[in-house]
Amino acid sequence: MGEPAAKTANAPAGTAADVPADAPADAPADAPQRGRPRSHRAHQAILAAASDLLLNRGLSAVSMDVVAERAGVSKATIYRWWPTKESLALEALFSEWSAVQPAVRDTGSLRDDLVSLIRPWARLVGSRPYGAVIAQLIAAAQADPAFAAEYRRRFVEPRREAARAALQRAEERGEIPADVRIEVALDLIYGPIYHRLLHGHEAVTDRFVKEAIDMALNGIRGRSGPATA
Amino acid sequence: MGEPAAKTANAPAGTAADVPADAPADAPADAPQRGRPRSHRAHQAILAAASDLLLNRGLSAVSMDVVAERAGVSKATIYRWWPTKESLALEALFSEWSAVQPAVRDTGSLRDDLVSLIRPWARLVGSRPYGAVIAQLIAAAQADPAFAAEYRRRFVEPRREAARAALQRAEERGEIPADVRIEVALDLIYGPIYHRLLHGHEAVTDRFVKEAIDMALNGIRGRSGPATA
Amino acid sequence: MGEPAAKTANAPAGTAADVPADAPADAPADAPQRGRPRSHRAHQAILAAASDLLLNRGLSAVSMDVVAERAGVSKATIYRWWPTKESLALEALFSEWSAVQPAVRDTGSLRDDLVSLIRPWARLVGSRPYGAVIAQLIAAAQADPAFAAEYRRRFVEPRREAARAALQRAEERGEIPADVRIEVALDLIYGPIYHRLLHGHEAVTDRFVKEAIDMALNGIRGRSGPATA
Amino acid sequence: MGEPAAKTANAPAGTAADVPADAPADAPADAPQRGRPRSHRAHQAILAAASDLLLNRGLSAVSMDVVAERAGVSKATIYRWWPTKESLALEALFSEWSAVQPAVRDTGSLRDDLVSLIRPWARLVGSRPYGAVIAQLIAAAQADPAFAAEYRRRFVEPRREAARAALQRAEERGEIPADVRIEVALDLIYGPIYHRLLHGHEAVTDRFVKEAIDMALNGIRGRSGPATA
DNA sequence: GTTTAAGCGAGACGGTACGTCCAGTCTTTCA
DNA sequence: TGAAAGACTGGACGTACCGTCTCGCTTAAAC
Repeated sequence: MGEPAAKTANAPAGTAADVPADAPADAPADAPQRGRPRSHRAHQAILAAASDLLLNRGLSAVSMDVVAERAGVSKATIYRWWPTKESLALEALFSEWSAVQPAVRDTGSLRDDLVSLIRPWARLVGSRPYGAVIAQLIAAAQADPAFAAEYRRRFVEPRREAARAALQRAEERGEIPADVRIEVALDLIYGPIYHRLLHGHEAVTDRFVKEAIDMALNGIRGRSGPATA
Repeated sequence: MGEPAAKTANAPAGTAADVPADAPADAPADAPQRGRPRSHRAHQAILAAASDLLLNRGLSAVSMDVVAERAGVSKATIYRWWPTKESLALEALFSEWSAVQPAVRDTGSLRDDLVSLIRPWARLVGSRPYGAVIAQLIAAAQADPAFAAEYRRRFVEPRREAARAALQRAEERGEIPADVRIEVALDLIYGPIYHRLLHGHEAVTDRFVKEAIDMALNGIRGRSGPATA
Repeated sequence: MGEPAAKTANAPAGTAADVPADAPADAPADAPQRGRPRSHRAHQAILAAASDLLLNRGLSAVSMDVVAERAGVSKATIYRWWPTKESLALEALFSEWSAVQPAVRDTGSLRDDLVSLIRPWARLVGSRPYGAVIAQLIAAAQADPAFAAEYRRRFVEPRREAARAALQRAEERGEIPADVRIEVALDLIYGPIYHRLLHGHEAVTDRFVKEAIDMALNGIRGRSGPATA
Repeated sequence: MGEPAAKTANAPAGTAADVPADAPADAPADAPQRGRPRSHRAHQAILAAASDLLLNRGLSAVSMDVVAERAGVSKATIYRWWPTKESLALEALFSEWSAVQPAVRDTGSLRDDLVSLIRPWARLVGSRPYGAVIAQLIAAAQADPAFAAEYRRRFVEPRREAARAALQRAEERGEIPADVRIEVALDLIYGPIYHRLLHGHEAVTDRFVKEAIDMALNGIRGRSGPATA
């Protein structure tokens, strides 16, 4: 999160994820810092240009040439820090969303926990053009497992983890049966929203979000299990 | 319908692809059939080449140049019948799947109806590489409303309609409440499967399909959910 | 001239250039004339469309597709009568010029003969866009000897022949030496005008035409021959 | 001039094609020379391929695709330096002719000056396939004024200028009248040769060149022509 | 009056080239 | 050593013609 760790170890200053193994042993968190330092300005300009293109004209408009030109940067500089335009777009979108973190509240009610978690996100994501951008990232992920993992790690898992925690608390409270398969439950919660988001057959309204969560919760709470074999 | 067939609609909605001209006897002698007739050989070769590329190397490999070369056909011929490579891929995939039509059986049990409808499809679609292909088509749909509509018309609506019919029968039988919001229920049924299919965070196993359908049905049968917001 | 004889023998009526060898021996100039007769309307429409394109947008705009569409005619019909678009353009231009035949007058003065022959033509040809069209036809002729011969036969030789006759009359009158090389003299007369026409370095004005003819005549009349070896 | 060299002007007017960068010592260090330097190898390969195609198969065979393939170069590289295939062909032909510069000698006799200037060129140009190539360039020039200017600047003006100088010397010597219209005289000298070259009605032989020059000089020396219109 | 044969409109088709755009890589100079 | 500049390969894009072809319809002379 701090430094999003694109490509290899591009975070020489602070919270080094991959401190070079041959560091001076006692120089604690201070990379030796040789050569010209990375341009913070260039970095920001690239992300800004990519964000702009991504949100206004879609992933396919995020071409390295155009980003470089808009950011006043050379293509080589982009390639130095991001291996593909998809990973650049990923980070651009991520930084765009940094405000809307999955804020989990423990309200004591599973339903309220989920609504407070999911509704803000559904509103954000349901407002064009995020649905389109996400679909394009998902498509890009199909051909690149590493990118797929990165996408899930940043965009899917955090929210899924928050909902998972809420479900576990509900289980401990006895609000849902102890034998509920939580991963399936999570898919039952998020699946319908993503479905509308990506397929666009209907709009992702607040009402839909509420109804889908309620219906899913009904299913999760169980009551009877499969009526027939 | 007879044979105007330029660009779109060169394969009908969901039923037989090429009604033999000698069919209903009283059909009004429809098209006078002018000009050189369309080459069936070329048509098939194009779809075969596109299918092959699509399934083995993904949508991005379906390039007009390569399809043309493999099909022994000129690019102009492809463009005459398909406006974009996406629409070509769509039809190629559709013809690939023509065997697996959404066969709906009326078993008298909603759960059995749904399982018999969804499991074969989930097996097909969960077997690589269909998930990837579908994700790519969905991505392409984001930037092209017409294409999105066509995709939904051919791939989403037929199965949704089949499930909708099953739900309506169940409602008439009193198996589910009369006030169930059917479109939401449909998203609860299909959403989780598409979610795994597209995000790939977990595999779409038979067991998952069964569990997700059961859980969704529980939610749809409802009764205990929070009566008020 | 009567029937311009494009392609093979499309002039069944009159002055048949290629009477079929198996003709009835005594049926003199009357082809048997079987099948549907040639459409005069189509013929005219094709030439009109070709002329229009040729004069307004140049030879490169005379494409078979566009001519066919404009003339409301099928491409096959054009190809039936003209082997290439160049030959079509040639005939279109020729019919466009049919009014301005090389009218030769015998004024008794070589200079007056030539001026009366050449000035009207120079005016016509110097008015855009004929220069461009002629240049394009000449270029097309470079790669196709048959077309080159046809071009010369229709556009160059008639005027050259008229001037040749004037020179011969002048020679008989003693106005120019008997040993003048007439073919060279013709090039001296026409060459400068074509030069300006095709290269466009200067305009083909009336004054230029007069001066060039005068200077050429001076050279032709001779007086002294090469001053030195 | 130094090396801005985009599109046009990537070969100088009429003199040395690539002045070595270390030339005049006091040249103001002109271009800072940023970025990857242009590939000399690619440049030469492109011109060589274009020349080959041009001379052996004509201008229409100089297609960007084929030149790129033969030169082992990408099309984009060609388009970076030449806007059209015509301009490429122009420069290819020019470089092909770089040896045969218009060498003017001051022999003291106008006729000898002209013969020494024109005969080598007429021999070169009269040897196939240069006539065809020149005709095709002239045709291309009709639709593109910029190209026409470039063509004249490189191929026509230098020789015209050389002849103009010879005429002026002759005028100063009193060998031709002071009131001769030099531009017309130049057309009288070059016109006949171009005429045969482009129309191909007769061959451009040494004898023809001599006779045409003699006849033209007679006309230029003048004196006896009709004093009044 | 029925052949027979050509003319014709329509339009599909295989090819070829166009000019543009983008992904990635590489080579240079400057900071 | 990072960054800017920008040349370069490779490949796909979508369009436009060319010249050929396969149809079915029309028109008239020949039988």
